[in-house]
Amino acid sequence: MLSERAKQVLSAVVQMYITTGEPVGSRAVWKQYKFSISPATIRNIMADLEEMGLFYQPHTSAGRVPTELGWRIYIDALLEKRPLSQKFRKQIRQSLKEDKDNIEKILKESSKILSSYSQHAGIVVAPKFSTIILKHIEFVRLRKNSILTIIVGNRGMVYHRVISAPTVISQQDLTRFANYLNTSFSGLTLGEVRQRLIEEMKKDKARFDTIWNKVFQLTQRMFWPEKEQIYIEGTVNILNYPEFSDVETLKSLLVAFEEKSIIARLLERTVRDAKPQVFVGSEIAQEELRECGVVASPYMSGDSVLGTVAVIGPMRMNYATVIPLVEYTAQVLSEILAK
Amino acid sequence: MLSERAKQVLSAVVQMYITTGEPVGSRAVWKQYKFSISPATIRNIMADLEEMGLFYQPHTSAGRVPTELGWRIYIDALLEKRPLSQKFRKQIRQSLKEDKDNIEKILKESSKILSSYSQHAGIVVAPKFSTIILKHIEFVRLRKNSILTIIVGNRGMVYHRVISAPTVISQQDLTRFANYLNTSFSGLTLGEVRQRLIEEMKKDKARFDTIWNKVFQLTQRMFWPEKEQIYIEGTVNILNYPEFSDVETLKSLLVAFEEKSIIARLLERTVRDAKPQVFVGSEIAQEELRECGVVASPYMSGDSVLGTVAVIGPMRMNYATVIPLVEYTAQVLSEILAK
DNA sequence: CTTTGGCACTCTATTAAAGAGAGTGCTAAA
DNA sequence: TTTAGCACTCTCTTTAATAGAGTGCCAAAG
Repeated sequence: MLSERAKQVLSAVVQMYITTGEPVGSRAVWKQYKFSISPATIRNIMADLEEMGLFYQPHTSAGRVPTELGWRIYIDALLEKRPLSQKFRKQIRQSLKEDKDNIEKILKESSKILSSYSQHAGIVVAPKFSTIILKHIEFVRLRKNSILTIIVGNRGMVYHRVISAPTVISQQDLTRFANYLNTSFSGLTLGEVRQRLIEEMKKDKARFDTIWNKVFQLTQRMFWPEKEQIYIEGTVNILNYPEFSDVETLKSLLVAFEEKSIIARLLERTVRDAKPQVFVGSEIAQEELRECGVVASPYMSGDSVLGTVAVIGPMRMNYATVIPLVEYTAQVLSEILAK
Repeated sequence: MLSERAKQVLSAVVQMYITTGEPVGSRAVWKQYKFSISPATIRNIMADLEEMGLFYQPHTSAGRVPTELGWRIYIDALLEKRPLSQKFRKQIRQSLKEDKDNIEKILKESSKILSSYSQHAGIVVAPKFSTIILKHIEFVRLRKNSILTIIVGNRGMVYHRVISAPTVISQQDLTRFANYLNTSFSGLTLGEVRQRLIEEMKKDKARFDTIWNKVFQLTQRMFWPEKEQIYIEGTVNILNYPEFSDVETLKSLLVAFEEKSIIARLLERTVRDAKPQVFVGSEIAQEELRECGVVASPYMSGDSVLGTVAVIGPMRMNYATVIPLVEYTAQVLSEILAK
């Protein structure tokens, strides 16, 4: 367990390191925080903390830099969150409520907000396909055996997919089938619809004539979960931090932003655990993001997780302000998207 | 007019500069190209070319680097295009024909091809909204006064938009109206549809009852041109070129990639001029891309331009291979998307 | 027993000087 | 007109010297 003074020193070093990005010396801490103990004493404490693995010294005569463990303990035990100002809250709420019924705009706007307020990259994972509530279904026959399927979810979420049917199906049959689906399944989640369809097919195969059977086949692929849609904004911000001036580090980070599935996998955990989380360094399974810090929070509708909002930046991130930002954004999003 | 030898020297310097990225000296040219003239003579020619503004010398005792004018003349007059190998052609054609009916996949795949074959950023501008041919229209009422409009174009292009109606319109009325639009306007381009609708409204306002009038209002916003959809892949590639190791240059380039409208404006010109083009340096109006070279080519359906494919990279780009790549991609795309 | 001032020590970052190397421009000869 | 030769220029790298920041430890003070 850390002594009260050790906590203060850890906290001070972390905070100074956040602003400067440079190793922090005992004298600097002493000056900045007007501690009642002398630099020499601070030095002793720092040496203790280094021995415990919370600090790291780039070289013998340099100041201290927090290690990953140091960050972790700071975040878990010492961090004093600084709530967003009333003004910012209002701004965020307003800009998100503007297009209440256009979920895509809302999500994109959210990621912009996250990036501009945090000065890091802002990320929003759209609600998972299977949790979307079915509002409407439509088939459009493009040519002989390719069919465009459109699923409309609540709040204007739209998925479309081109499916090549094994045999020719007339537009008339498609329309009839769409009507059936619309009347039977509207209001269910897409996951439930998928489940129901499979059951229906199993229940009595014989009941269906050949055309309906074919059409049912289609729905299998139609309701196959999409890969996650992810909105990323403010990727350029990371160029402002010297920790990414190394080309290789930068490259792997940009790869992760271009190949969104990497981000998707990272944030899956937050969907599962259904609570706000902070990851730093090697806690991140994706090696492209090993140098980073991630603050993530799920947004919900009732008890079920819809998706995730997150901020990704250097490990040296102002968690005290970023965490409230992410949490607040998730909260507003939850409110707007509540059933 | 350049002498035959001057052309050879210009060509040699440009080509060597493309591979090395370093100023090119007379001795190096002499060695590499086994010229029948001595380094000293080459030096004289180089000095002439510098006087003409085609070369630039970073400092008195350095080799030569092509200036923007040098690039221009090389591209316009000296470049010998190196056609894609049969093998590559086949590969490209095959991977694009795979999803013939899913235009979005095709376009995304195209940009991936452009980037991976060129090792620069690959860009595809989707067909312009107003040139898309209407296949199907659909309205879905989300809540009281917000309506989701869906436009399906040929080849599975889908546009959707949430519009808030001034007054409540029933789903029934919307469906009736959709039917009317579908039967009257299918097969026209969206631009034409827009035009026709405006005419219809003008012709005899009185004829329409109030509801239809309201619904017609909707279509105005529904057919309002979308901002260009742009696919960009391989942005990470640019990090491999030392010319972008300067953070500021890199940042402005990444800004352009994140803010796609900048790219859109750049490539508008190619849509207008309807022919393949190469831009270098200050020929590019967008200051974010001033350090770059751009190879762009329109893809067509019959005589009308649909969109643009392009490669963006450093000015030092292997135009001899990139131009054929871009042109071939555009050609295949044109074939696939031909009516 | 803890704290603190003092001081030697270590390592980095900066500056200056020196030398190597690449490439040019000019001249004089072929 | 071409070319070999050579002096000259500029950069880049290496080396050395110095200043500065910060530590660790010791011995004295509280």
